[in-house]
Amino acid sequence: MDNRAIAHLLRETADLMEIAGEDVFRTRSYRKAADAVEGCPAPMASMAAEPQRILQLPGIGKGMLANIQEILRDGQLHLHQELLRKYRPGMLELLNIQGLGPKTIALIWEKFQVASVDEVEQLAKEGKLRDLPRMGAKAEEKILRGIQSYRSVSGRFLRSEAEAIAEAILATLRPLPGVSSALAAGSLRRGKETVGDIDLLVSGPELPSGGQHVVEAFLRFPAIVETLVSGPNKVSIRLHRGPQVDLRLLPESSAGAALQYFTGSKEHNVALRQRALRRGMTLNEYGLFRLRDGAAAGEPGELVAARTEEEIYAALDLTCIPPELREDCGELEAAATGQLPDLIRADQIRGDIHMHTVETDGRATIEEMAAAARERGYEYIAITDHSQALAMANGLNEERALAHLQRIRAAESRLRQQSNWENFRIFSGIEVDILADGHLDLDSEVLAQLDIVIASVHSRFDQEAESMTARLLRAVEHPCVRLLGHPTGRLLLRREPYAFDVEAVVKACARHGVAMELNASPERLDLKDQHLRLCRQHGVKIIINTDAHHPRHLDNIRFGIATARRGWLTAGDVLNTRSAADLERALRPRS
DNA sequence: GCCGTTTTCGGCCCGACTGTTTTCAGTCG
Repeated sequence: MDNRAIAHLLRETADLMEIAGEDVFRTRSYRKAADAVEGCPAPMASMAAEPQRILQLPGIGKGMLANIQEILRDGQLHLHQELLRKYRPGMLELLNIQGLGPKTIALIWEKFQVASVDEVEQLAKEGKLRDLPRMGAKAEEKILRGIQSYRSVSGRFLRSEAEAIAEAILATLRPLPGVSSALAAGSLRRGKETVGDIDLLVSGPELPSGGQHVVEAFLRFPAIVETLVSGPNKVSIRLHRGPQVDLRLLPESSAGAALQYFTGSKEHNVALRQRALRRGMTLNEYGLFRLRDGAAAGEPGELVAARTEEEIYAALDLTCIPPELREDCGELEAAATGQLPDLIRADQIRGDIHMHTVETDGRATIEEMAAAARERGYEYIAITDHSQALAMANGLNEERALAHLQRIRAAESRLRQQSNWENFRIFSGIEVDILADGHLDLDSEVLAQLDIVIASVHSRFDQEAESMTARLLRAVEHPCVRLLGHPTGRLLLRREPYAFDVEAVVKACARHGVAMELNASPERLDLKDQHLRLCRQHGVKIIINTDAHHPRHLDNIRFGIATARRGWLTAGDVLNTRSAADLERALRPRS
């Protein structure tokens, strides 16, 4: 069992213990141990022979070591099994529902012996949940809303997870003999925030007929629970707690047509096929063909293009459309008239201005974050630790914020004395919390001393859209706020983003010269395509940040770039493609 | 259950917010 699976088992145990009303600190120790196991670069299985090495991990003592050893030996944990027998597996699913916590789930079980999403929904609809202590009609409604939004995302996977799976599989297929290209198509290639399944395409001169070894290598991938289809051209599998993965084997000669076809979207392909028909051609996954007069229906005509996507689009009088734009949202018209935007690229990003350090809930120091940014070719960063409202993150009050500001300045001047660091900038910043009434949780005089203030909402994303809008509108008016942080909260594959009047907030940002953050961390699906287009329309600038809590999180910038491209953004729309001096001018708090 | 001692138990990220209260429990970050 790998580290991720062990961590998952420990977390589920913690969840069940919480429902059982166990000591919160004991529960927490299971979660902390899960973090340690998952964060450990070496597999637990390889360390089993030297238990003292496992004991050196933070948060793992003798008791937890015994648990880990038991999991490695038996593939399960006795305590976990026991709790599952006492309660029900459905409870773990119920925890995913916004507004339902362990206490309520335990209460529902106690009173109704119910532990599944469907049954809880039924009880809520019948108005029976309000009989429970401290529950009323509003709480019932909230749970029903939570169930609805849970259903809307269940069965989908974060693109970061999908990407990791796809890359792991592709890495095993690429070196195989006879494989000239192996890549992911589908919504993953289009850069969607979530994907339902993974489409992989492998092509080579002798494929598909000579691809038995490729199919066999694919079927050896660990964690396959079911083979759905297994033919010479197509193999479909389902992964344990993971998506379905489709592999297609293609001849090199039609690889472009297949890539185009399987990249989609469906809407884009329909529009493209209509365009082909209007030009006397037909398009399918094998190529673009000319329709011949008098030919029988279905009889293939002369092949026009199939080898590359560029050739196919060109044959339809279109410039090649980037995958992120293929949603039938005007991209065909733009490609036909040469008006496709020059979409932003990762190499144009010059700095990341949202990150945390050990001063609050980050894992690295100011200097370590700076070094990681420089390694990635950045010219500047901003240190933006949390403010006091985020108490669980050890957020800064005014006094600590000012002391931290001095440390940031000192770190910058120290680093700049080194060679090759002369021009590196470390902006002093903060991620300040927007309270329910729209006020910020730190004094303006302190905020005015910082280079960059990111104003974010951190609580209550089940709030009514109306009150959330009011909250954001109020914050945008604050003279120190020049950057609105992730206003749509986290999705984590089970939570709806914040609901608010996007257009009203975008317009207010335009009025007050406030930029909006596109948070690139994979579980934050902030500014969706249409939000970004509203920003472009109203001239609201975007900043793509990773919200890094660890140096490696800086690499998440690619997810933000993909989302930005889906929103038709160019370098001109994104402020952190500019020099440090320009960025500073654009974001310095107004006094 | 872990940790760090003040060596054998007490502390462990805690405040904002809501809905239900008649003073607070539950959820969330």
